[in-house]
Amino acid sequence: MSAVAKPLAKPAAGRGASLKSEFVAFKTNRIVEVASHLFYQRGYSSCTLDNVADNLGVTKPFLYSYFKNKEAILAAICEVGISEALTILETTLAGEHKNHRELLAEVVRQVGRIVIDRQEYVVVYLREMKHLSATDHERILRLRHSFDHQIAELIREGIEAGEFRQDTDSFVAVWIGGLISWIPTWYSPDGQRSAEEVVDQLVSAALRLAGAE
Amino acid sequence: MSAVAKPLAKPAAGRGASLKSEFVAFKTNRIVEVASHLFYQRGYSSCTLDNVADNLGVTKPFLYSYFKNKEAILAAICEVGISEALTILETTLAGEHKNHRELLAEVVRQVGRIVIDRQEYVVVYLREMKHLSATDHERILRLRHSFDHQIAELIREGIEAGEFRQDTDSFVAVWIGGLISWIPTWYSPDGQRSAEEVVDQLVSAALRLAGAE
DNA sequence: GAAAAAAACTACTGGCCAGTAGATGCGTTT
DNA sequence: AAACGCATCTACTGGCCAGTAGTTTTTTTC
Repeated sequence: MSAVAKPLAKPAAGRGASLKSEFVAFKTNRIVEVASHLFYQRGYSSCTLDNVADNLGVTKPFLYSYFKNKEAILAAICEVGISEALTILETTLAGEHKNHRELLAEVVRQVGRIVIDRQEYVVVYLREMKHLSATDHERILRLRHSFDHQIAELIREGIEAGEFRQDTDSFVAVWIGGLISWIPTWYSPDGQRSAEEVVDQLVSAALRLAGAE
Repeated sequence: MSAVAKPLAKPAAGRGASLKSEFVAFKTNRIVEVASHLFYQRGYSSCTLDNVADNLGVTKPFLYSYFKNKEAILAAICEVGISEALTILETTLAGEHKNHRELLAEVVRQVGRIVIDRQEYVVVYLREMKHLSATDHERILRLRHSFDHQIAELIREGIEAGEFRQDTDSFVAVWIGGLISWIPTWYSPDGQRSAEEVVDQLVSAALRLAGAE
């Protein structure tokens, strides 16, 4: 991985955001980035903040200038893991589409891409969420429920519109969520399959599950 | 959960297995059972052996009479998580079947049942496997690969026999594995859905993925 | 029922690690 | 160039926990 890959947030342009606050955002992002990678590899509980600091070329107290404690870093990672997927879902739902079949395909494609792109964040989010404080845990869970609910709604409308098989159950939304969440546990960027190939197959599988193919 | 549920291994009958070795097996199983539950709830790394001992009503050194160290307990849990699924898969494959469609349905049904039955073991296995020593890790991974391979082979034969859609890709085996592994992350024995209902839906989803419905 | 063997316990240690107090350096202002 | 303020560091602590040494309790054997 390059030293500074895929910034999580674009620097806010000009007015309002001072150069200084951009620096702070940059450093915060780098901490989340490195922590995400290490938590992904070695697990949240068995990874120390000294490890994270070492990988950043700084010392542990540095981290405490940007995060309240270890758990706050995890919360930031989980936030990325779910909220990027949720955002792209809502953007796609709000966009143009011919019919429910095309919409489902596009939603699954976009979300699949994000999940592959943010693989490590997604894995950490799914695996380590339970280590969050009650408050953070609830906040993240609400985002997840919103995501699941909107997918379920899309399926329901597609059935109603007669575009998906009538015997398609509300379970299908769960299975599609499963397909998506399952990707990061076996897909590797260094593997044989290209990301686009995986996403194509994912879309095809989701349409089969919905009985829309 | 009852105090002593679902023994992992039947006591070997009579000859060969002394009463004493049955006691040892019983206690070993209880340790694995309780550890599995705690590792499932709180994660392997953040769960102490004192916790495990407390829950068993014994003290920590007791555990060291039955396991070399903490990691050996994890290895035993992972072993259950994958090998029971593998065993039922092979038993089912070896049995009678009308055609590939029926065989796939039966395999998915049987494995699905085991995964629900051994939910906590499966979750711990999937989530914590990387904390195993290199030797144990490889052994468990071999079992997993054997599992995946046999599912893939079943799909391939079904396509060849013309029972599954011809454009079905080898990916489908991965997706079916995903559906199965995904169950324990959302299914709860105390929830609304009965285990049999979930398994029925799982079978139906797997057949759709294979294009056999 | 005494002696031997086995099983489980009490009590400890050495290392690790999240989090902190206070020092140090470094850029900016005047 | 002195003084200020901010960013980061050095150095530490208190608690936790895997693993162990050696003792006590229970069971078995004769």
